[in-house]
Amino acid sequence: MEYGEETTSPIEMKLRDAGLRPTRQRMDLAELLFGNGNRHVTAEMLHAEALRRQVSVSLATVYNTLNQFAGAGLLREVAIEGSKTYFDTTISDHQHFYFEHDGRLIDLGPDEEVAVAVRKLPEGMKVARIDVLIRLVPDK
Amino acid sequence: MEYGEETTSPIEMKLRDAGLRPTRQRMDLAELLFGNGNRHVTAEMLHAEALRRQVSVSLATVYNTLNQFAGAGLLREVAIEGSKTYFDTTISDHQHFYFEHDGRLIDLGPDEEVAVAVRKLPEGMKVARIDVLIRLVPDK
DNA sequence: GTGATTGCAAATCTTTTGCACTAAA
DNA sequence: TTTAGTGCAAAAGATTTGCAATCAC
Repeated sequence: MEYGEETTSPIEMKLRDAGLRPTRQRMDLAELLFGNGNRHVTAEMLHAEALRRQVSVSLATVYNTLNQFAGAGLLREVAIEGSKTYFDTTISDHQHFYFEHDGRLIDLGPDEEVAVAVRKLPEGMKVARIDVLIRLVPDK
Repeated sequence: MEYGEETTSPIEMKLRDAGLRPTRQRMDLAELLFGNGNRHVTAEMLHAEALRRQVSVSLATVYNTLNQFAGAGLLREVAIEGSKTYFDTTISDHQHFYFEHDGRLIDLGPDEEVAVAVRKLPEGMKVARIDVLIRLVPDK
């Protein structure tokens, strides 16, 4: 492209659409998060990865950014026990397999999804979301 | 009962069976946990309750005790995102409603249970358990 | 007694915040 | 410019740990 040409990358669009200013840090982190397929990361993991890739960001900013992305619907938090918070780059409704022996977390494919239907809800409440976590252990 | 009579309360048996010495603190905490139906508590909550009931235990001991009970299979940890760890006195297979606006966690009744069936499992793996968490928010 | 358990305070770990500085619009 | 975003260090919240005192067996 020529000098002076204006471009808007898909990543930048994604941030703008979410109402977030496309700052250098956010662009870099978004690139790491969304430029490599579906991922499950913690703030610590993403920060370490950024440093490895020569991307300069503070851990505080990684935390803030992950929370902002999650708040904007770009990421989804996943609850597994343990203290760390995992963020999932796949935000559409889906479920997880969790390998208890090695801590790995993967998405279920569309053909593996489990159907869930709630029969009765507490008074005055509605479903925000249903989390399904299938905990696996090695066969026999 | 008469002086000198030996008794072994159900709570004490429970601890002994789990291989835990029935110390005063463990007995008191077990009483609070298991003597009032099904419960979902955090260490902080249980500690506050103990103090209210004139049961003297340190917060550190509450933490240690909850972890020991969980390790012994007397309690089950429930994964919800957020910082606090919840312990559930119901060990058997069941599901949860989580009230996002106030952090309350309750069990689904048998007539509210959601049917879950996994269609396909990763090679060489079997299901250890399936966690279902129904996140609720106030209607409209 | 002897080893397990407890309490307390200090330490750790994860995550959030205050504030001066920098960058985007 | 004006306002949002960032970095850093300090703060906060949850949980664990070290060690001397205490309790169960």
